[in-house]
Amino acid sequence: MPEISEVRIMSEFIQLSSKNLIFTKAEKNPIHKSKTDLSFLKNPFSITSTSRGKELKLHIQETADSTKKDLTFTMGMSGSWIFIPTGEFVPLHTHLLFYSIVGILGMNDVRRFARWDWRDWNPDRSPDPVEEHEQFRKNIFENQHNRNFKRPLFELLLDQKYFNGIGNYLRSTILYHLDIDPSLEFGNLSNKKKNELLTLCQDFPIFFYQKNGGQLSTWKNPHNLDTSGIHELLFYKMGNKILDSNKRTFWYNPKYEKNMSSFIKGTSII
DNA sequence: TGTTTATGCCGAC
DNA sequence: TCGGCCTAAACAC
Repeated sequence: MPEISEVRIMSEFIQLSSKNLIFTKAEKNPIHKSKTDLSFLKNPFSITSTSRGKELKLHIQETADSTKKDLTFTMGMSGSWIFIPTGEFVPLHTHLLFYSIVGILGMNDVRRFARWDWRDWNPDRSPDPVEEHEQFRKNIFENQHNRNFKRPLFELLLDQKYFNGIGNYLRSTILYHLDIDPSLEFGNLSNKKKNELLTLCQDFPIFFYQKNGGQLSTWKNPHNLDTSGIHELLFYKMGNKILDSNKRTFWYNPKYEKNMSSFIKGTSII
């Protein structure tokens, strides 16, 4: 579920639902293997949140002595945040629970791939393509001659060191609309196309953020948001596909089939 | 009923 | 680079 747009939405959800609340306890579901120690959260605390690419932070501040701590998350494939009013049923697969008088802020994650720790942003992940767009661009242009860039675009776009927040549906969507052979390397592109690519890494996340996420078939529209454009712009689970070097499906425009044909499971047969 | 697939990442070789 | 981590829905038979 979560790429940059969805993580941003989750962060704002936490921000809104925790506003003005005092939490008194943090609990982990014992079935989850996380070893991050939460036991020293004994004093009442408040929670605010920010996000950067695919990372999400809880800023935890003890109300008594204003001690601040950052609990930083990656949300994995299925992590999300919920608020459970006091007395209501806690859904299955809720693995972290922050208790307040009015309800529980919960981290729900069917597959348990989400991770959290007391730490800052991962320095090996790039600036946020939306919120820190100029730094995001700078990071790429300064490093474009590194070995990391000696890969086809469809592999490069999942490298979180440069494209923090881009995931599987965004890479397919961005490359489809860039309308270029996805087997090319970044260095093969004209300056115009390089700039266009980086601009799309901002525009599409903003678009799906405004559409309340790119959730596809599980799409729910509780707030009667305008969903127009999603099916026209989202390019995922359509066209041609190959498995990339990490065995993740890459979807692309069939017109580039000949260019892509040298990649079988992400490996060039040349 | 069995197999494949899923918006991600980590760490062991 | 590759398997492992997990559950569940979709699909194949």
